[in-house]
Amino acid sequence: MRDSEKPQQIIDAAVRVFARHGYYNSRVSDIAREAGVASGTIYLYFKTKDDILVRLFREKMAEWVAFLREAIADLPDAVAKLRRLVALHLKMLEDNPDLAEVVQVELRQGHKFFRGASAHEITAYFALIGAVLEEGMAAGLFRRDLPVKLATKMLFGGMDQVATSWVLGKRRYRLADTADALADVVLNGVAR
Amino acid sequence: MRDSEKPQQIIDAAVRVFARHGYYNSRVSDIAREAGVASGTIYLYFKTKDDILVRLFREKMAEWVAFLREAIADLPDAVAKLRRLVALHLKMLEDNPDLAEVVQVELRQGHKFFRGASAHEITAYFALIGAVLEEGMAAGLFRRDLPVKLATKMLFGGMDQVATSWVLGKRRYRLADTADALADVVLNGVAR
Amino acid sequence: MRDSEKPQQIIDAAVRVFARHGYYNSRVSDIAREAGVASGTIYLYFKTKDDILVRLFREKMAEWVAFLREAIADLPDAVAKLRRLVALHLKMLEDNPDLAEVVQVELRQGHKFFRGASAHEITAYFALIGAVLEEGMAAGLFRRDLPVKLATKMLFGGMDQVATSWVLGKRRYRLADTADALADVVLNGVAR
Amino acid sequence: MRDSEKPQQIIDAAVRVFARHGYYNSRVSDIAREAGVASGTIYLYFKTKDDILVRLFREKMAEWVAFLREAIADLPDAVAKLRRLVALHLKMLEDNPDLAEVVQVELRQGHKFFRGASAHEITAYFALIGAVLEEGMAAGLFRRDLPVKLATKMLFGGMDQVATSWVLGKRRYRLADTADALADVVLNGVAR
DNA sequence: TATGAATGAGCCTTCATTCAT
DNA sequence: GATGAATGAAGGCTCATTCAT
Repeated sequence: MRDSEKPQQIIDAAVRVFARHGYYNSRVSDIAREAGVASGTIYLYFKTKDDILVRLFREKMAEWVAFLREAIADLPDAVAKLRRLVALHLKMLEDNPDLAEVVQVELRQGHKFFRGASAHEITAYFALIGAVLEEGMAAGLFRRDLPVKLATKMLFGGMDQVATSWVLGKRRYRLADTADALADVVLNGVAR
Repeated sequence: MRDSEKPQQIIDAAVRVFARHGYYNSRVSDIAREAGVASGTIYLYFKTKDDILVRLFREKMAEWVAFLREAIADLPDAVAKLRRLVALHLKMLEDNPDLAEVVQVELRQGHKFFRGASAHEITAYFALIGAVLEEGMAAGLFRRDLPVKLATKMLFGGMDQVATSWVLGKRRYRLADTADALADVVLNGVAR
Repeated sequence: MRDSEKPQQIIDAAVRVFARHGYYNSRVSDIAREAGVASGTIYLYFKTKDDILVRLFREKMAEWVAFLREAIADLPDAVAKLRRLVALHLKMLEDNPDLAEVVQVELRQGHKFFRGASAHEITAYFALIGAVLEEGMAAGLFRRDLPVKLATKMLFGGMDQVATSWVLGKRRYRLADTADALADVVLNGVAR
Repeated sequence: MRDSEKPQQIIDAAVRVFARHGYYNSRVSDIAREAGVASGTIYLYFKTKDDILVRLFREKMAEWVAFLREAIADLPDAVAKLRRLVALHLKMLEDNPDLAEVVQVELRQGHKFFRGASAHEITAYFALIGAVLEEGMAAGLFRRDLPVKLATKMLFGGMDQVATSWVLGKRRYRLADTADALADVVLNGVAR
């Protein structure tokens, strides 16, 4: 087994454990057992229990932004990109239920999410969304006077709340099915 | 001092303490000291430390929804109501910095916020927003095919993320100043 | 039970526990059990486990120096004082076997004894010994050229080593019985 | 490099590491790094961490007693031997600051020093001192009624305390310069 | 012989909660 | 009701030691 697989193993185990019991109700030894290592081994790769959560998020988020950037790069225009971004965001969460639980629910406590060490990855996602909006403005597809930063936060916040509600509501429907309607509201607003 | 003031005193102290140190870094004895009571006294009015957070949120949220319902009741149409709702939501957070910190940052951990005991008050807020949207549809101001539940979550999520970014970004601008632009995006979307 | 008795209770329990198992092999919970309190209670009165050892030593040492100063104050001359000091030093250790074990054996690890927080009490004992030597010099009983500081350390070191050997040698004889011979060597040296 | 050099390497590294951080604050891996070996290697030559300390002391002490015996063998009489012994004891500690720190400060915890495995070497040193005293008695240089065992402990304890005070007092003077005065006090006592 | 990644026992300390006063 | 001293469960983390390579 290559060394580099251990941290990955531990992070993946942590996602499952946190999804099941929540961060505060999970013991480091639970993660160790799930990962098939001794609890001391975790401390060879992670500084603290918190560090597991932070690095879990940063890794998943960095992967996600990289994948997403690639996935929309070749699309013809900003509208298509925005629609695809929304669809993939929701699909990803739907396809990864443990990760969805962790990201939408467990990770939200103040100092561990938007604040602090994870800020960089969040910023990268916001930048990706913002770039799509600006491309659309430049191409004349979006309003010339669009407040990009504000709209970025709104789009992210909208998707995020829809995802959170779906997770908390016990996933009673297909999340990805709401993607088109969501994109419509973003594009055209609620007004007639 | 009437007895009934004690719980209020404690909740208000908790808001200040949680805003300063975060929920998990605040001790019950900190809240007691801030409230000017002994820590045992807190347990005469609250079942557990968690209960303080839950009741803090429920109380503030219930007050808020009641106030908001009143505040938009007399407005002539759904567009005006929606604009006012957005403006008041942001103004309220701007005017209550400690509460904003607690609600936007500390309160977000899964099981204590949308889930569980607070769900009722959240639902009431969503219902209020949903009612405005439906009124707008009925009046022909909003799209006939508007997916109300989805749009409700999106509107809430959008405001919420804007507020959270503002709190985390150290409140570098006037939050209420973004209300009109935010409402515009909700009403008209990003597309031209 | 008066508050002020708790720390005393804990210190006395700690002397017994440390004497039995040694400092590093004693758990805080052992001390708590021996003292008849919960382990958390210890932390109401002591900052850390180390703090127990430090305050134990400082308290015993301060008591000891105060008692000794009193006990020799009225003696007619420095020789009598020196003899009494030696006799009491050895008798005290003989009469307090647990304390002797702790002071002569457990307490000696570097940073916890002569160094750091206990230095003040040690210094006071050295000052008391030094004062006797100076009184003897002034009275013409001791050598005019006596290097007081050096002789102080030698006298203390001599008594200390005799006591330590006795403790480690399982107390096979009466320690106090060596007092006179010890004082003779100090007073007259080994040479004829 | 011959194999037999490894244990020596490790002991010498341990002296430096213990002198810097103390025994309990030094990790086996620290010693390994200082010695330039892997930590597992240490266990090829030493049974436990404690064993390093014990063998360090036994080795240094055995070397020391052998050297000292030789160094005083040819001196004409017991007084000269005693003076030389004191002078060399102090000089050796002054010349080996790391060793002095370890022996005078770190090594003193009960079960690892006078007690247990090191007792044999301590006994040998005491025997050497005792032999000098007896030689002096036989030659009529020392008191006929000298309690040899007691005086041995006192001499050792006196030198030891002088050395310890010097180490703890940050070595503010030349330790070896006190040798003559120390020997004078031992030989002639403090009395006129 | 040498390595160093992996192990897992061990324990101090915190702090929510209780309850005698 | 109000107090605050006392409780004791709980778990993150360290590091001496092992062992597969």
